[in-house]
Amino acid sequence: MEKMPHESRKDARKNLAPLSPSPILDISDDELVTISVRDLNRQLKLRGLTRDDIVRMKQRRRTLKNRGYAASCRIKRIEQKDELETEKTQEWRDMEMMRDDNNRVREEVNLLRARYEALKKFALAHEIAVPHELETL
Amino acid sequence: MEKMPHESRKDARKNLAPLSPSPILDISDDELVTISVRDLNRQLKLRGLTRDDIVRMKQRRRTLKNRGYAASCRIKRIEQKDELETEKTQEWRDMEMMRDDNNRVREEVNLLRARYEALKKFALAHEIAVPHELETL
DNA sequence: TTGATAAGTTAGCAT
DNA sequence: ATGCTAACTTATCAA
Repeated sequence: MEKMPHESRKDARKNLAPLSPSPILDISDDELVTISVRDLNRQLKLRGLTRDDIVRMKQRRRTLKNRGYAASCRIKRIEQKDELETEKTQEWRDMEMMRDDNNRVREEVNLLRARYEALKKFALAHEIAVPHELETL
Repeated sequence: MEKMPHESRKDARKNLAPLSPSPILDISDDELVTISVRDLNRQLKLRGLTRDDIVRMKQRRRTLKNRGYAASCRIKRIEQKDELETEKTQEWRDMEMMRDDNNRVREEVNLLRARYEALKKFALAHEIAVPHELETL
């Protein structure tokens, strides 16, 4: 059966332990991942934070960044797949068109042949000598 | 630059903590994931294992299974991608062939037209009346 | 440090 | 219980 896309795990995270056991800085994930390294360091220094806490904070930032990268990576992948499928469909359409075109031209050839034959028959019936190089099609 | 495939993480796992803090049963991951549920339960019962240990063991088994599923899933994905690309290439080849074919038939039409014109010119030169329905191509 | 990606983990759906 | 897949985490590589 068809499966609906999961609800974003980010939203379903309530059950999971927070990334950092205790959010030392009252900074949201969104902020933490957005803030510049310089500003982050300033904030870190401003409050008195353990070296461990700083490391943890840096790591949390890195992880959040990675979460974003992973998302882009996934999106890119499915986009590329869609692209491939679209191209395939388009090529199939082009092929159809060319096939039709081809058939039309073939029809034309047949018509021409028939006319030519009729003309030769006419010549024969009226005992008209047709130049050799015009006899065969 | 082109990236080489990672060394299997399974082999690079030395640094990571083992899946289970203490391997209660002396059973390798390979065995644990292979053994039947029935046999596993028997082994679990045979030795005196805490309920917690049993749960942990079951969970380890599930995780190992999942690792395999994830691998299959990835492989399937790249196979499907390869398939799409192959099909695209093939369709491109078919298209080329059809294009050539088409051009050949067009050539033929042109040749036929030329002959027909020559024939009509011949008729005109010799003052031969051609039936109306054979005049136009 | 940042970004990307392969492999592993987890949640959740379906069988 | 099993298998699959999306989202997430981690390890690694490149820039």
